[in-house]
Amino acid sequence: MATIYEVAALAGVSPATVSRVFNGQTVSAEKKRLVHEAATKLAFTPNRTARRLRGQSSEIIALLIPDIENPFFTALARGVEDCAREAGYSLVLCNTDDDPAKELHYLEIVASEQMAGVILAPASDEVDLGAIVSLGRPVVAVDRTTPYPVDAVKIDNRAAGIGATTALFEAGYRRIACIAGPAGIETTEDRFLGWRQVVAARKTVLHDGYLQHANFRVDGGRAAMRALLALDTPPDAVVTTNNLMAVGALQALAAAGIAPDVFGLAVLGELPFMALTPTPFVQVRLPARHLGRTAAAMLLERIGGDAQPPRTVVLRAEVNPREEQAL
Amino acid sequence: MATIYEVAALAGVSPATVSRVFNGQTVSAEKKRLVHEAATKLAFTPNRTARRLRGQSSEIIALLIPDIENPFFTALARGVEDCAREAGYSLVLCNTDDDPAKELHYLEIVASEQMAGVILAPASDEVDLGAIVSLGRPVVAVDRTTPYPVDAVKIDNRAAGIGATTALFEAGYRRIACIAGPAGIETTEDRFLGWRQVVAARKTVLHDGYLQHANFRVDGGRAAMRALLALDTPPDAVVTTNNLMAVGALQALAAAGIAPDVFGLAVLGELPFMALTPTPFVQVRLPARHLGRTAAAMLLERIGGDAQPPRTVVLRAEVNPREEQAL
DNA sequence: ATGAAAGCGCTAACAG
DNA sequence: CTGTTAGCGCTTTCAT
Repeated sequence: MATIYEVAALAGVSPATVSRVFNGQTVSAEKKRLVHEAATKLAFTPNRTARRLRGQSSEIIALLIPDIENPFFTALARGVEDCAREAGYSLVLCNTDDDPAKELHYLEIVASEQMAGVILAPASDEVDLGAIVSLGRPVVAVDRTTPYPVDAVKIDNRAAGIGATTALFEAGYRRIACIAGPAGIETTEDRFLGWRQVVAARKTVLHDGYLQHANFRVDGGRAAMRALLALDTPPDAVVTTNNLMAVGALQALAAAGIAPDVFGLAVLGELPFMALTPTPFVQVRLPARHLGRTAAAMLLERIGGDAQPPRTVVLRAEVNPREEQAL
Repeated sequence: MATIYEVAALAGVSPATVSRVFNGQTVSAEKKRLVHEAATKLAFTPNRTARRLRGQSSEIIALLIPDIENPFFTALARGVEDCAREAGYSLVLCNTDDDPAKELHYLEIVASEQMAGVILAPASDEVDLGAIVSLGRPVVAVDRTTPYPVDAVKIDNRAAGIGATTALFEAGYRRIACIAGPAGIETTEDRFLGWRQVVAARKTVLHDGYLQHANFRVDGGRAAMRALLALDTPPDAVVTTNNLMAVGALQALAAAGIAPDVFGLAVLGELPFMALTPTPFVQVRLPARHLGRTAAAMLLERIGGDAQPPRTVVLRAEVNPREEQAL
């Protein structure tokens, strides 16, 4: 790996001039040419590590997501990436695996690697942003908010829950259950509050056990649906509060030989990779990609020096009542 | 961000001693204690950028994948991550989006960021590893091989194609088509060669158009399946050479009102997030996660200084004839 | 417009 | 065992 010194020597100029050429400063056309020539000959690439040690910052932003295998988060990542790239930033992805320790580890890396900023979708409530915030590195929380004074982008989860439940009600279902995520998680909490609000307001039947808490994955949804079907008075419809749990719920339904439609289904999120068209179901699309774009845009503003008080942007989900699968 | 100098001053020792404490070198218990105390008080974290500039390498490895939204690659990423973490390395993921320019850009970052090494699943044939290879940074190609002298881990794609096609034949199908990936891509090429071999050896019927080339995504598979169904003599079964195209094929089949089973289906790869159980189909599981683990293990060996000639490890896929979906 | 030189924070000789 | 010192490659005053 050639250095500016070697390039400078070959071009017959000083290292400072080489640096200037590579940073768009005023250099005479002649020397510029010489430098470029030498640089090409030596296959010179500026050493980012040195540049960073000097400048205290890099053009890399990090995105911390809890589950890289969840299409919701990968879509979000695409959104972030699109936006970051347009601004000339590179994105690195880190998988926190719902583990606060991993999350903290990656946050430390972000700080000590002097990355320009970080967007994180906190898996747990126990995020420790103390260090990074006090360091002044820009942070944007996405999908969930945090107790720290940082920007956040989230979805109107309550409205999403309300929309989903209302659509089921209007489709004629009256015993509407809810498969929520782990208790105490804000996202899920709000979605199920939306469900509860509608269920309480309309004259629906509500039995014990109609609210199921499950992990956010396929197996969680499957187990929850099984539990619902095993109730004395099973529900006739269910709101699943994320994409993967909906897959699990559909699996349990299929295993029990029950067609969705007979049994109403409302999904918060995108049913990933639908191979087989199920009968109509209610879908509340969550704008994952847009979430990512917005978060990236906010982060870039902060990196650019914007110092206004922390903002929370709330995005609205779109309700598609009893949607047919569009191929 | 505190530096070792500040810690040293507070602890009343030299910077070198602080460094030694943080690198597990021999330091008297007393000074060690003082240093730790001072470090805690100042919330000191060693600056990785400086450490790297000095040591010319970091404990970060990069994984370049063509499509972060493809479950095959995310599973692979998990495999890499598991293995890397065990060895104390952090993983950053970069999405190349099938774009050679992006790929090159990230490779440059890997080099100039002095990352410890890189694993890449090359999207195109045009990977330019020249720079990074001549720099001596360890590189492992995964899923595909490259013309460069680097380690590689791949699947026995030919055998996978043979297994899938044979299983369909043995299930009684006689007009077996193939939905292959983009022409000229090694992975796909080998899989379809496996198909062709079986189709030629057994007395199956082979019409024009039974080989469809499509992009590797859902829409590609859908379009290809539509084309197959529109043939004068449509096939009675199909081998799809990746997971996403299988989803598309199933969608087209469902849209045409044809049940898989009546129409034979063999999938190379994992059908992601199956919500609805299709009738039995042949599945050749591709060991994505294992691929990742193996690649990571090889990379770590190279990082550790192993200098044996480049190896290519070939993993075998597992054929499950007419598998029932296990929930 | 350009060069000389200092220093970002750390580690690894080299002394002691 | 511990301190001093010289860089790693780059950017950026400060002179010229």
